Amino acid sequence: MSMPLAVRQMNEARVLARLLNVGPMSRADLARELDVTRSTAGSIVASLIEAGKVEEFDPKAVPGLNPGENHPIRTGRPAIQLRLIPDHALFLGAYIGARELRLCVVDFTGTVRHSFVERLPKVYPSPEDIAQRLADMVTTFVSTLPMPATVRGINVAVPGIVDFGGDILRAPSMNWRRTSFREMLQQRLTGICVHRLVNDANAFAMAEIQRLDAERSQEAVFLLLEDGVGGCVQSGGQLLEGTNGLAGEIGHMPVGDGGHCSHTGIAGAFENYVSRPAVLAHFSNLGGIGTTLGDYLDRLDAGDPLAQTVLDVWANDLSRGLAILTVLLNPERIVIGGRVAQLAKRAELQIATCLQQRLMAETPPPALLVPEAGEAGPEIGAALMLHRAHFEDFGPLGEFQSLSIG
Amino acid sequence: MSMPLAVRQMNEARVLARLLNVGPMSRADLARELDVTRSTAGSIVASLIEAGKVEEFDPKAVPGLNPGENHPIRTGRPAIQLRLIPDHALFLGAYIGARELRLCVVDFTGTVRHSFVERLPKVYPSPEDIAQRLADMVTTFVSTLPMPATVRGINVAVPGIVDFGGDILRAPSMNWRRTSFREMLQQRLTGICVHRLVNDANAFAMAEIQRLDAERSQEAVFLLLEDGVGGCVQSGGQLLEGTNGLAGEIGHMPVGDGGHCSHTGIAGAFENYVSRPAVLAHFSNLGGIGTTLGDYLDRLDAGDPLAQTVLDVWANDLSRGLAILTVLLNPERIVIGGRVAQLAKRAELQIATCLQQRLMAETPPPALLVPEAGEAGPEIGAALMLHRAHFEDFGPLGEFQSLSIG
DNA sequence: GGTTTGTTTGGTCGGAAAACAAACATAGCC
DNA sequence: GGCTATGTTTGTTTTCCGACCAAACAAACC
Repeated sequence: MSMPLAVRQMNEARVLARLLNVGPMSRADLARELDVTRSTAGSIVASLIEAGKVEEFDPKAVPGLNPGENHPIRTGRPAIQLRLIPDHALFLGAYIGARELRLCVVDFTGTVRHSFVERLPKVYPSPEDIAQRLADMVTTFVSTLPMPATVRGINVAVPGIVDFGGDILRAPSMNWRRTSFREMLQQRLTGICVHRLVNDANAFAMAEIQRLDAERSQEAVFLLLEDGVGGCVQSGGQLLEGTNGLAGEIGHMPVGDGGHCSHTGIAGAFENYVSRPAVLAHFSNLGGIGTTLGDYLDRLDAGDPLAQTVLDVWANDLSRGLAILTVLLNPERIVIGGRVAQLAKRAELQIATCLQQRLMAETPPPALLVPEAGEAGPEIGAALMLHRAHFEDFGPLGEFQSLSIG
Repeated sequence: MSMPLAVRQMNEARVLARLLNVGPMSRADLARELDVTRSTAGSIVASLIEAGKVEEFDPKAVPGLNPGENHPIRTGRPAIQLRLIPDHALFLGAYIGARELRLCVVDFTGTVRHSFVERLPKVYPSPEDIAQRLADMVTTFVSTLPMPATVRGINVAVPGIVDFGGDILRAPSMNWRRTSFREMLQQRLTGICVHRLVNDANAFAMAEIQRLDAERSQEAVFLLLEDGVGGCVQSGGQLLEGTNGLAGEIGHMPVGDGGHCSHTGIAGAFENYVSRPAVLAHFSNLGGIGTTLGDYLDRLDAGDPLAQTVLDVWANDLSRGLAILTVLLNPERIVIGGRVAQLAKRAELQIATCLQQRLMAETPPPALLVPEAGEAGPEIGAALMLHRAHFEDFGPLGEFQSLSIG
């Protein structure tokens, strides 16, 4: 790519990122924020309007933007607001759950437009079966679109270990091993690029990053407490991937000698202490009644002392893992997600206290966040990763990635 | 900064990085590697020669470059080789050890030019004392230079916890707490910028990165096993710093309930199992004879079964920490440094086996490296961090850092 | 001659700077 | 109230510069 074109492409991407993360603004605003002249900003915006990515609009004509606000007696010529055209591009994200298949559609502005769920009948569906069902869901949705070409691709979140090539190395909840699922799905989807497979914890993390704040926190750790324990490390705004894309397997950390259950066969693994099966096994071993997490939570809220003991031990075990993450990565925040996070909500103070005891006085403890009701699903994160890939498609000059904003 | 100038500055930096990391080459080589035309490469090189950073030279005139090599019957006009001018800039790095003060000088090509060591008489010197001694060392050295202006600054490696502001939060080996050492030193040094204070493990990691290979490995973890256990995570080529610059305190990871000693007062901390005091305490508790690491190693090499037991336990404990790092970060390699790494050299196979047992079959184990004799010191790493900061002083266009290649 | 290197010349493109035109708000005056 | 002058901010136009590219050319070897 020739140099001047590269500069222009980068500046276009910077304008798009600004409109995405900050919201609608005028050419003059863009010029100020990007530190270019108004004429340059005008030129870039003209290109983007030409390409159908951006449009002018009148805030007063939009009922949603409560009028009266944003008008602190503005003098001078009124600005023309600019915004991304939502329908310019659509990004698909899917999640292969143990019992259901989820698909969502995110538009150019990063907002979720559609969601689809299909329950899976069989206990251990084959990869081919899943690929076919997912492909059918996608093609059914795409056929409803007036402009199918706006679909830019699909990312798939998988509850297991995925490598860079798109192979699933292991998905315990479905009993899969070494499956080249990406290729399998791509063969069943014509005209739609299967961009990449991602770990479900990474996808969850991306969705939470978007939900909590667009780009404020740069250093965070995300935990996904389910039947296994997944995780994801955000550093410098990026998600750590590791050499083979296998980073973040927090649940496999050997933190002790035993545990309450054995999920993956690794002795003393973190998830043997704090995952859903671990909580239930512990509760049951102590003589507790109930076989589901809901049962346990009911007992806990009813004041069952056994349940309380399980919670105390759980909080202590969790804090050990959090301490490891804290001293190693010094995150600004740790987000605890997944169904088991409901225990964390009931022991927040306890976890924080235990964590602090395991840290030196000089180590600032991270903020612990437990998402309330509006927890975002992995499929949204998967779609957002694709969305973000399109917007982040520029780096140091001359090192452009393969994707194009096109 | 205006745009065209920014592009030029970045290309100049790219040329410098090439000459630094790959070695001397011609304008045509640069044009090919950077994907610009020969005319552009020539223009950039002319600027750099003008600035006194680069020079032409004749390889045949240099005795060091064994002739006959690099001449596989080359046709066409012979190329003029270009290289960095070593004396263009000098970078200082210091290390505040428990018993000595170390200073080294690195030139523009990243090679160590001078080293100075001063033994410290007092057991717990005050920060002011150290600052004054270090300032004296630096000014003494600078006064020997014909061109003092080539000194671009100094980085100081500290065996303790350092935050971004240059404050030392805690340095157990010297019994320091909350000392604004950077300011203290800067006041005693006129004309030389005290760039930053760095953790000694991070500095060690930087030196090893340079020594092992300039930029091949992007994902690695470095351990420094001494009286405490420091560490450093390299991801995407960068060293992880964390929110407050406190990342990498691997020794403080709570990996168990006890340990053989208590270095920092954190129960079950990793360094209570694998640091030098831990090894000696364990050996002594079992009835072993000897009070220094050298004594222990002598017993071990003599076939003392007690010493062997200590080694076995040590390797097992170490592998647990390595497993945590591996599943969390998926590094390509783990470098085990420090004096205690001599144990690792004697148990390499054992460590690798224990580590593999703690990982899932799908997780590729990292390569374990134990530096041989030529272990680089933290002061070299500190200087190299400053050196690298000058060369990495460009990123996405329009987001330039404060440093200039000047 | 063939080949590779390094330089020169003309051209293109993106952005900066400054002037200009447009679209308001306000103030003042009738 | 109606009208005009003024000030302010926005968006566009014009002119210019600097960086790179493409192609031709000169130089230095085999």
